[in-house]
Amino acid sequence: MKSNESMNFYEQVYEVTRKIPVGKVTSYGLIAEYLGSKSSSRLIGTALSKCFSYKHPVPAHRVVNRNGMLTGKFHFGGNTTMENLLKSEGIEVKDNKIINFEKHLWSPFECVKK
DNA sequence: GCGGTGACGAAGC
DNA sequence: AGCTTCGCCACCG
Repeated sequence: MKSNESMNFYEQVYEVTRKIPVGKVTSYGLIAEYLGSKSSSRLIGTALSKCFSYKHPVPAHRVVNRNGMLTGKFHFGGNTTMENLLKSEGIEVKDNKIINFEKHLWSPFECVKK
């Protein structure tokens, strides 16, 4: 069987990101670890910065850094677009940070866990 | 083919 | 306790 040769590292990031349930968030490092490159957390951010090149929309607003901070909000137009999206999903955001971050935190491993 | 880039993370100061 | 530096590695020109 031919495997999807289009599955680049970036697309793997996009797929995992699209699996994030509504109202949940995750961190770059978590996705990196899920992909087997814990040290490559930067690649996740770099990949998501180009997520608009992907064929499917990617809920990149559900991905924040380890501190729960909306570091990539400037990539959503420089406005509070990312913040509004999270609030629309029931996630409280204050000062570019997610309140109760750990409560909304979701791990990609839960996707394969039963 | 190589250097620069980057939405991170951890260590150092 | 906050800012700076380093490492990490796939993608782009």
